[in-house]
Amino acid sequence: MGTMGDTTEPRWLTDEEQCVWRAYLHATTLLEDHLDRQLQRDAGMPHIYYGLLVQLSQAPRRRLRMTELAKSAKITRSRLSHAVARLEKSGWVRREDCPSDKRGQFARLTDEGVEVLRQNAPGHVAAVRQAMFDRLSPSRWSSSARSCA
Amino acid sequence: MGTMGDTTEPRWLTDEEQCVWRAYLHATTLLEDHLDRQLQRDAGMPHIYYGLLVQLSQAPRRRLRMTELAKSAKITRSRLSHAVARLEKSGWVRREDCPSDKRGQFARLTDEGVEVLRQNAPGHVAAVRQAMFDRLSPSRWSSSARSCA
DNA sequence: GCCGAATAGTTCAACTTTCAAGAATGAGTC
DNA sequence: GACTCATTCTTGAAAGTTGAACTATTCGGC
Repeated sequence: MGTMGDTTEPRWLTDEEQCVWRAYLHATTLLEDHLDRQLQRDAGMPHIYYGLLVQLSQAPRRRLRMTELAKSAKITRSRLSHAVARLEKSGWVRREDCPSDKRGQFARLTDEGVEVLRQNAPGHVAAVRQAMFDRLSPSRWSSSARSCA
Repeated sequence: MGTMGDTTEPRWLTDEEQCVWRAYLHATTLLEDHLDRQLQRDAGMPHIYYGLLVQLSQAPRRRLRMTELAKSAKITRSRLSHAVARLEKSGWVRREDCPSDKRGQFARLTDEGVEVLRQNAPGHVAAVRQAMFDRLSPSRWSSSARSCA
């Protein structure tokens, strides 16, 4: 019925599944909020913006095409446009034309951007560590790391 | 040094930890985006708003004090105020004065709110199942459910 | 070369979130 | 009861996000 076009009873979640699902939502929102506040307070930007700077810092010549950056950060190009505009205003990123494709733009991390990363990386790593890894014994997560090697 | 007041080298993440951390961020953002889009498309509201309706639907008399709702949804009261205003405009929630505390307000799920939940619950459960539980063997998550019983 | 379709990126308007400030009520103390 | 302080909730402005529309450029076929 309804928009599902299906009169059969859906497979509801078991109590245990519901509980796991809620716990998951709680944990992830608390963690994301925590990191967002930490970075907003210390570095003056939200977590996702910080992630963009990190990506750029690890790219060759500290720059990436907009679409590449959007893909690796898992955000839309639109959102990235706004984000880069804001980061540019803060002086941490600069846009550069792409010579080989006149539609294209690079986002390049500026020296100020490097500096803001340098200053905030320790605090951020500490926050991640404290919130995540210090609470988990290696056996709790190392199995997830198989595909990392 | 700087704001950390510490000249010692911070404990950086190992390569494996970095990789796990990135995988975690990727997975959680993709999942959240997926569910947000599913609900925005089918139900006309973001995931968090849907969660508010669910909470209300399970509360006695389908209503909760604003602060209670904010706490259980892990959001600020301010954010909840705006959210409830929007849900009220959509007709799914109504505000009611609290007789015993004139500062207080209840958010109550309307019949239309019940209906929108009824229509969208199957699709949402299916999305959660498909994105989460169908991809995990029970042993991958059941250990997290110990505190759920 | 030219045309239509695809791609890169931006922009606009509507919406959501955040933070700080504010209005109203309650609760404890004298 | 008056004072102070805490609590409840709302508001307003600034910041961030979204999805669709838009511009400019490139690509593929002819």
